Amino acid sequence: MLDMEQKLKIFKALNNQTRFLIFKNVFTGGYTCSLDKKQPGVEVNPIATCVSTVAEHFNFSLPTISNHIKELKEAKIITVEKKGNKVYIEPNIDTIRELAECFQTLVTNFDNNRELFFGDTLSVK
Amino acid sequence: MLDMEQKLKIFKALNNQTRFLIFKNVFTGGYTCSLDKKQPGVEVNPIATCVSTVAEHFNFSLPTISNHIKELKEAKIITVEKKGNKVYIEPNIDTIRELAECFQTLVTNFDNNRELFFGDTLSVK
DNA sequence: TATGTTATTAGCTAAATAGCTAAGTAATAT
DNA sequence: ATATTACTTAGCTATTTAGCTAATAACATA
Repeated sequence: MLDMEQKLKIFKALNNQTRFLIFKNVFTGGYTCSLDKKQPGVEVNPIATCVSTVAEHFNFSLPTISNHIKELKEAKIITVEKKGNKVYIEPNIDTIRELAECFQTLVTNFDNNRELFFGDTLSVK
Repeated sequence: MLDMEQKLKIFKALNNQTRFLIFKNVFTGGYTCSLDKKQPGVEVNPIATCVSTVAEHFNFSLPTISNHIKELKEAKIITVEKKGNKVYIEPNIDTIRELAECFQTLVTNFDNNRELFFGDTLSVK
C-alpha cells in the first residue's frame, strides 16, 4: 500500500510536463533503445529504453533529462538498470497498479457511503 | 476523457501536502461544516464542508487555505458552491472516477501488450 | 593506454510556489 | 445603518524548481 509520502512523490513527479511525457513514452514503449545494433546478445526487456534515447526526443539537455528520470525513479514509477555503459529504463507497473487501486477504492467507498447515507443505489443528478 | 493539461493540473494540485490533506478530508467527509446550527433548513449535501471549517484544521492562514481550495477547484477534483455567506466544498467524484479509469487502462494495456509480445498470460518474476 | 560514449554531479540563474498580512467584497445579523 | 462573518484579492518574501553549462565518473573500444 502506498503511503502519503509515496503518493506525494508520484504526484510531484507527474506534475511537470516534461516528466509526464517521459513517463508516457517509457510506459507505452514509444521509443525503444537501439541496443541490438551493437549488443545483440544483451538480455534486456525489448520495451526498455535508455537515458540518451529519451533525451533525443526532447529539446532539453541530457543532464536535464537525466535529473527528470532520477525523479521518476525516486517516485518508483519507473525502474532503472545499468548494463555496461547504458542505463535501461522500464515502467514500474506495480506502482501504477497500486495507484489505480487507490483511486478506485476512493470511488467505491464514496459510492458505498452515499448509498448508506441516502439509501439509494445510483447517483442521481 | 481527461486530456494531458487536465491531468497535469490534477497532479500539481495533489503534489502539495496541504492540498493533499484538504482533498483527503473533503473527500472522506472528515469534518462536516456545522451548517445546521443556525441554518437547519439549508439544502446542502451533508457531506459538504466550507472554507473556514477546513482552515480550522490547519495551522495556516485562511487566505492560504482559500488559495489551495481554489487550486483544487481548478483541477476539478472538488466543486464549490456559494450559499449565502459560505462556500460549500464537495468532492468531484466524476474526475476521480476518470482518473482511476486512466490508470487502470494503463495497467490493462500494459498487461495485454506483454501478453502479445511474450505470449504468456501472467507476469513472472 | 588513449579516446569515445553514456550518464551523473555541481553550481548557476530565472521563474514558480507556498506561505504571510493587509485590504477589499458580499452577505448576514444587530 | 452599522457591525460581523466568510471569503477573496493584492502584494510581499523565502524557498523550491527547472532549465543550463562545465566537470567528473564509468565503461567500451581502438
